[in-house]
Order: sequence, then C-alpha cells, then structure tokens
Amino acid sequence: MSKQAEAVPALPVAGCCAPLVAAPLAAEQAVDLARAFKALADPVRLRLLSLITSAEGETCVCDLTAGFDLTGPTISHHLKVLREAGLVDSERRGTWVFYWPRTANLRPLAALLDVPARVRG
Amino acid sequence: MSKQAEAVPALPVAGCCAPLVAAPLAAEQAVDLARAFKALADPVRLRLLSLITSAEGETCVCDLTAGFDLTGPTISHHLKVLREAGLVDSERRGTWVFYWPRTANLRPLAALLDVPARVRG
DNA sequence: ACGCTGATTAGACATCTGTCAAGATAGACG
DNA sequence: CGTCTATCTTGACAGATGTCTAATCAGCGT
Repeated sequence: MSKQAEAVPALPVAGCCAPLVAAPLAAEQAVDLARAFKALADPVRLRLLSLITSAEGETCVCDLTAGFDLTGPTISHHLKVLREAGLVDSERRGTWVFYWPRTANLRPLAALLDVPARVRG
Repeated sequence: MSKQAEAVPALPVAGCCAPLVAAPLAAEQAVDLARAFKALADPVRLRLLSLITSAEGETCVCDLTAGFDLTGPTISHHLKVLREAGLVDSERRGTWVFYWPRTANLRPLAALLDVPARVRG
C-alpha cells in the first residue's frame, strides 16, 4: 500500500547512475541496482509489471490474477516484491487494490543498460 | 569462450520486445527476458559487467578479479553466467582470457524498461 | 617433458526463492 | 453483527543460487 511503500526506504536507484559504459559501478550502487534487477528477474513479475505499465492509469489486482496459472497468494507475493523494489506502488480503494508503475525508478534502470552499439558484440 | 558462446543458443532477447508500456509481455518472452535480468540480479555481476562495458575494447579476466574480495572460481562462475545470458562474450588469447560486452543483447533490455515518465509514480 | 601461471570445472554446503495451503484482514452489504 | 468477496500473511518445502576448496585444463618458458 502507499503507506507501506513509504515505510520502505526509497530505493537509491532513482537518478543514481550513469550508464554502464560511463564508469565502473561502485560496490554499494551495485547492491542497490541488483535489488531492483532481482525484482525483474522472474517471468511472472515481468508480466505483472508489463500489465501494470501498459495499462492506462491503475490496474486492479483482480485484473492481474486472471492471466496466470498461479494461486492468489503467489501473485500477491510477486506484487509485494515489485512494490518493495520500488517498481510499483499500490493503494486500496474499497474492496479492491490498485497498482501503478513507479516510472521514476524504472527509467534509471533503462538508462544504465543503454550502452552504445558496438562493432564487436 | 567464443565457441562455447556460440554453442549456447543466442538469446531471443535481441530485437524482441517493445517497451513494457506498449503491450503486455507474452509468457515465453517473459521467460527469456527474465533469464537476462537474472544475470543482472547480482551486485558482483553488475560490477563485472560495468567493468567490461566501461572499458574500451576487451578486458582481461586478470584485470577483473582485483577489485573483488572473492576467489577466482567465483569470479569465473559469475562471468559464465553473464556469458550464458548473452550479455558478454569471451576469447582466450594465449595465457589470458578477454571479455567484451554484447551490446546487441543489452540494448533491448534498456528499451524494454524505457517507460515514459508518469504523473503519479 | 616439466613446472609455472591464469582460468575454468566439479562437488559440497548454506542461504535464498517460488509456490502452495491454511488462516487472517479489510471493506461492502444486509 | 454476520457473511461474503478480495487481498494479504504465515508457515512449509522443493529447487535454485552464491561461495568455497580441490582438482583440471590451456599456454608459455625453461
């Protein structure tokens, strides 16, 4: 939930890092970034994130569970991982809980990987 | 090594996916992408990749091990993970082994995460 | 051929992770 | 209040992961 997300320290990822190509990563930065990538390192979470991100506005959990062959608690677990990684946030409204992406934390990850094309490789 | 890297099927990541925001990810795409992100989901591997990517040309393994408080085999293991994920490639030249980034496989990952900034989030 | 150095592989072990079933919590509605 | 629905938490367990030591492989020099 929003409150919970605020309790979790904001990931130091946002606006943190130059592209990989610019300079070697410091050890602490690497730890923080690895935490974020770990959240992306699961097919279910990638699909959940893509559903949340590609939807306009917010997405109800009830609309997320349908596409997966997994139990509710498992989906809930994955959403929690995404939320604690700072990649999404959520809010309860009445019976339902809605999720939306935290683009400010997603974009730096993209920037980090945006290396120039290379002759060999 | 290069031979070995060719034996490993080229990751279907390159040129595979529209940004997350464009459309929900298909299940098989998600599996392939998760494989790549899993390789990035470790601080040591992120730092190794940043060293390899930020260097010009190729990087000798002997220059990689120095910055870490880990045994040679452990570094070697992480390099293997990066190689099998298609993020780097390597070649032995005489006594030494050199690594370089595979930017063609890195860039699609960046593109995937490049979501537009959002009012809320 | 022999040993030396750089790098990888094999095997072992503790820790982390994804999943589920069962139970708990939050709100809506009689 | 009681119950129904939607979601989350807890506890358990199989399988994956990061690290190490010991052993192996690939070249270079003598």
